[in-house]
Amino acid sequence: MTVRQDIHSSGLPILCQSCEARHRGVCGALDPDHLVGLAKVSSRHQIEAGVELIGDAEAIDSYSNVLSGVVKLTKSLSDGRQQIVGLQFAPDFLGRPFKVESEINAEAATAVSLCSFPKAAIERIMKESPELEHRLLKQTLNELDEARDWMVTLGRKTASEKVASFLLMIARNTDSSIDPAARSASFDLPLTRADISDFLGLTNETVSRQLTRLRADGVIRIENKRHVTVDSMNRLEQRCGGRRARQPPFE
Amino acid sequence: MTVRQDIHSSGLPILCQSCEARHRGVCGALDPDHLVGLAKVSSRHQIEAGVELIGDAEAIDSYSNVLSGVVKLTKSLSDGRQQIVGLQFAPDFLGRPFKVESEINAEAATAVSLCSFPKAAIERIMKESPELEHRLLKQTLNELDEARDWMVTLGRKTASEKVASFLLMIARNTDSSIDPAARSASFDLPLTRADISDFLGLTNETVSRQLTRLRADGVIRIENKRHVTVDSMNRLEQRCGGRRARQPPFE
DNA sequence: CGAGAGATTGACGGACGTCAAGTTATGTGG
DNA sequence: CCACATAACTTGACGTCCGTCAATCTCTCG
Repeated sequence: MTVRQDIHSSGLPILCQSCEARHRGVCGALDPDHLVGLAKVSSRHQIEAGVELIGDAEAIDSYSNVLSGVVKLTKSLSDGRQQIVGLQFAPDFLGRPFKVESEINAEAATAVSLCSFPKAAIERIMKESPELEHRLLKQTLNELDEARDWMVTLGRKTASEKVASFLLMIARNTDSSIDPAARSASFDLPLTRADISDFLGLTNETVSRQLTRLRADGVIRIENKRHVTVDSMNRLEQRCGGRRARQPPFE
Repeated sequence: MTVRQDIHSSGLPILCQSCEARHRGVCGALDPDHLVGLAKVSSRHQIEAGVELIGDAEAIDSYSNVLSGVVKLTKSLSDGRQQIVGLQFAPDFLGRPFKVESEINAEAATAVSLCSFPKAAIERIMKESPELEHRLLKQTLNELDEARDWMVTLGRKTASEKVASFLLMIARNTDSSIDPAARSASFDLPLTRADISDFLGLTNETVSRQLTRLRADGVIRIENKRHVTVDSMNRLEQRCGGRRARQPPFE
């Protein structure tokens, strides 16, 4: 389906006028001509939790922007062990340029809305507009930084540090993004316990135990299994196994 | 130090004529003019194992190409726990564009030779030459793929699968790159046992035990602690905890 | 030869996985 | 409205893989 648009209202496709991706996402790199051209072949989708978006070893024929919700990227071993290797929030760009086949699985972790484009359209624009590649490079570098941070978490942190780090990451990617320095936060977990364990390299039992420990220690409160309140972000951060501070100046 | 060059011999700076990075590395993206300009301000360095190249929280003022040897990228927690988050081989590009400060430590794991450029020079050329950004994007995407593969290893594999996976990765990045389908391989480990454990999220004792187990089982032979021979890559691969194969077509 | 770093091997303990039972939340149909 | 089913979650008991600590061995280099 292609969405109706009124180019005269402001030079922008109606589809894009209120779209977050046009500012913070990759579409911000496009001039009006490209945006109009792209909007003609793009389409919005509402997807419910649990639906697979990109299958492992499937051909990729489209890319998307995440407009709301959370998408989980997973990899699996042959015996069923699974690892979440990334989470994508709005307005992230979803898809792996320059590869015909995905080595990754993408699945809606929550209800998700996407704006999808044919692969060919993006790649044509990419050739004409260096600014688009520039944005993609920046996002990819950010994802690489995040992946490397999680490698530290996966390889070197204890179970309780892992769970605390996960909560901190979610808190920073949701409503508390309104105020990054907020001293408290309240949010819904976008993942089930099983998903969280796949993200942290643990079992759901261990995740559950660590959450109840955090609750017993007064670091978090939990309502309805999914809603988490953090009164003191400081206390939560202390449980994450901090990054190395600068060395003291004199040995 | 800036190396002498003879532009007349072929239009290429002498420094670059025999350089691997000019073909497979980022320099392959540059036209002769840019290459000449860059060569004027670039310099080669020989660095011995153990030297720190980029410190955590240090200002970044130069980028480099790795010409030979192996560079390890590490992150640390405040109590000293350390994780290697990436290895760079020739002809990888070393450095994090668009950030004033590194959040990562880079250290020569073996003797290394680098070709370094001032940060400003690269960034100027990047603005003029979209092809350079294109190469950087491709390398960054590859590094992201690798990082995500290691996340599976860190989060979901057993100690013996981790060690086998590590050996396989090293085998594929060294002399066996001559023949990617080779059924056997022989190479020097670029990392100490302690480094390997920091890479795999283990202790050096566990790494050592797994290596002796692989040796006892006849999968590998070890000479002089560092030199490894793999007679059957197949047998090694079987110990890596394979990736999921395609689902059987009917259910 | 001696010193020191790196590596190996063993004994032991603890953190986390496994297995299993029980609880809560949500929906479904009578 | 209640009985029931199902999925997600919690909690406990127990076992094991891997970390910790310590002794010994092997190289390399002065």
